[in-house]
Amino acid sequence: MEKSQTMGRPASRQADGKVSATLATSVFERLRSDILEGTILRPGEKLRIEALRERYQVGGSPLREALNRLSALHLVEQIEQRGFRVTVITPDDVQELARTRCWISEIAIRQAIAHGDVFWEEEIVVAHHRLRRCHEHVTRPNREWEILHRRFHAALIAACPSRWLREFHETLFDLSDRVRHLSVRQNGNARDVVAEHQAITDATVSRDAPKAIQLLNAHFSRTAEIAIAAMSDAETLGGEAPPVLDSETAKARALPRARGAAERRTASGPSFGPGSR
Amino acid sequence: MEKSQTMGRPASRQADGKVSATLATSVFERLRSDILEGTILRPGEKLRIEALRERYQVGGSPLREALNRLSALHLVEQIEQRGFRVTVITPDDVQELARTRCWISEIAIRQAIAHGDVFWEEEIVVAHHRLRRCHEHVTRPNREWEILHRRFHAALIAACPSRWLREFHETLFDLSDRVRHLSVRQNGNARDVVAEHQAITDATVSRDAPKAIQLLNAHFSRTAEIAIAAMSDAETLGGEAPPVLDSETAKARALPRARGAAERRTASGPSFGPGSR
DNA sequence: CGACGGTAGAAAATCGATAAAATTATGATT
DNA sequence: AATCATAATTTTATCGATTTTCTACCGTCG
Repeated sequence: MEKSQTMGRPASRQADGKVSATLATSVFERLRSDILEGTILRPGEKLRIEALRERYQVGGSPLREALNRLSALHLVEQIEQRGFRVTVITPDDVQELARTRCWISEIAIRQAIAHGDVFWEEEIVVAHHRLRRCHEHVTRPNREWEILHRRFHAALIAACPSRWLREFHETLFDLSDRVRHLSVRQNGNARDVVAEHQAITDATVSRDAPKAIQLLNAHFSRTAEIAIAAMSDAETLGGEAPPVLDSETAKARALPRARGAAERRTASGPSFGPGSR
Repeated sequence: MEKSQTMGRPASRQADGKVSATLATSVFERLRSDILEGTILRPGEKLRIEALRERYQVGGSPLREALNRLSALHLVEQIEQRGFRVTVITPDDVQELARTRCWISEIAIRQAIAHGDVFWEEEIVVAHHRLRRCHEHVTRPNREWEILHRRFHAALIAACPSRWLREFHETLFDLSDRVRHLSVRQNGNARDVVAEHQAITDATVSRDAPKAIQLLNAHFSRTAEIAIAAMSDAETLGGEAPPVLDSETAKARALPRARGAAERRTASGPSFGPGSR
C-alpha cells in the first residue's frame, strides 16, 4: 500500500538531488534520454499516453507537457488528434542534418575561437582528457562516454557569444546522437574517434579556425556516412523507403477488453525501419 | 446557459476553418501571437494559469501544453515551481539576436540561391509585390503587413534545403519581430523599408549571393539598432506605455505592497482578437 | 472481387475537482 | 528592524468523466 494518497501532487524527491523539481521536467528528461538512446523508444513508435503513464509512473498532465516540449525539439512529432510518436528518420534526414551541423558548427567554432579566453581553452583540454580517459577504461562506448562526448563538443563552442547558436548546436547534436545510436550496432570500429577528437582539440586550442572547421566537418560527415550505410543495410534495399511504420498498428487491435500484459509488443519488435518493402 | 456540457472535450470548431484542431494548438497560437504583438502580454509579465484560463477560456491542461511549447521557442521562460512569464529582453539580447540572424540567414540565403529554381524566384517576386502593395494601401503597418512581411522573408530562403536552418531562421524571425513591435512606437519612419526589401529581392532573384547577404545583414542590423535605441529611450523616460522591459521588476521595486489591483486589468474582457479574420 | 459506407471501440483531448508541495506574503516576536 | 513562524497563494499534479476524432472491421453493392 505505498499508494496511500489517492490524488494531488505527489511527493517530489527533491532531496534526492537527482530528480528534477517538477515531474514534467523529470519525465521530459527521461523520455529524451530514452529516445536518444534508441533502444526502448524507436523511430516511428507510437507514444500512447496510457502506456507511457504506466511505464514512467506519472499522470497524463506532466506527460503531455513533456511530449509537447519534445515535439519542439523534433524528438517526437505530434499529429493533431492522433497523438505523438517518435520522430522518424530517413537517410535523407541524416544527410541534411549533417550538412546543417557543419554550417552551424562552423560559425560557432569560429566565434568561439575569436572570443574564447584561456579558461575556455583549458575547459576544452579537460573535457577532451576526460573523454579519452573514458575511452581507455572502457572499450565499448557507454553512458559515461556519451555524457563526456556531449560535454566535449559543448566545450568547444562554449565561448561562442550567441546563446541561440549554442542551442541550435545542441539540438542538432541531440538528433545526430540519436542517429548514431540507431546505427551503432553494425558499426565496427574502423574509425579512430580518439584521434579525431584529439586533432579537433589541437586545432581549436591553437586557434586555427579553418583547420578546426575542416576537422569538425569531416567528423560530422563521417558519422553521417556510417549512419546512412547502417540504415541502408538494415533496410536491405536501395532507394527511398517511405518511413511508414505501421507494423504495430496492424496488430494493435483485436484485444477489445483484455489488455493486461498486452503492452509487450515493444519488447520484441526488432525492426528499425520495418521497410515497406 | 450555452455551457451545457460540463466537462470533457469541448467541441472543436474545425468546420470553422480558423481554429486549430486541438485547443492546445489554438491557445498556443493565440499566446504566441499576443506575445509577438507585445501589446497585451508584455516582457516579464507573469503568466498565471488562472488568469490565462479566464482570458483564453480554456482549461489548464491545454494551456500548460501551450506554455511548454512556447518555452521551447524562448517566447516564455519557465522557472520550475514558479510558473511561466513572458521572456524578458535586454538590449544585449537584441544585439546577440541580430548577429545570430545575420549568420543564419547568410547560410540560408546562400543555399537558397544555390538550390532555388524558377518557381522559387517567382514566389519571392510575388511575396514582395504583395508586401509592397500592402504598404501602399495602408500607411501604418498592420496585421496584414506583418503576415506578408513574414511570408516575404520566408520566401527568400524557401529553397534552402535544410529544414532545420529554415526553422532556426523562423525562430529568430519571431523573436526579432517581437522586439520590433516593442520598439515601433517611438520609431518614426526614417527608414525606407520598401526600398530595402526591393533591393533584397533584386539581389536574390539575380542570384547575387554576396549582395543579398550584405543587404540582409544591413536590414537586420538596422532593425536592431532602432530597437536598441528605443529601449534606451524607454528606460530613461520610464513612462507607462513605452516598452519598459522588465516592467514587473520595476513595479515591484516601486510599490512592494500594492499588487492586487494592478493585475486585474485582464479580467473578463472580451477576447481581444475579434477580427482575427 | 474490390470500392463504399456504416458502426463500434480505442485513443486523444479536455475540463473540473481535488490535493500536496513550494513559494510568497503576513504577522508576531525578540 | 531583523528573524522566524504562520497563513495565503500559486504551481504542479492526479483522477475520473466526457466528448470528439480516428481507425478498423464488416457487410453491402456495383
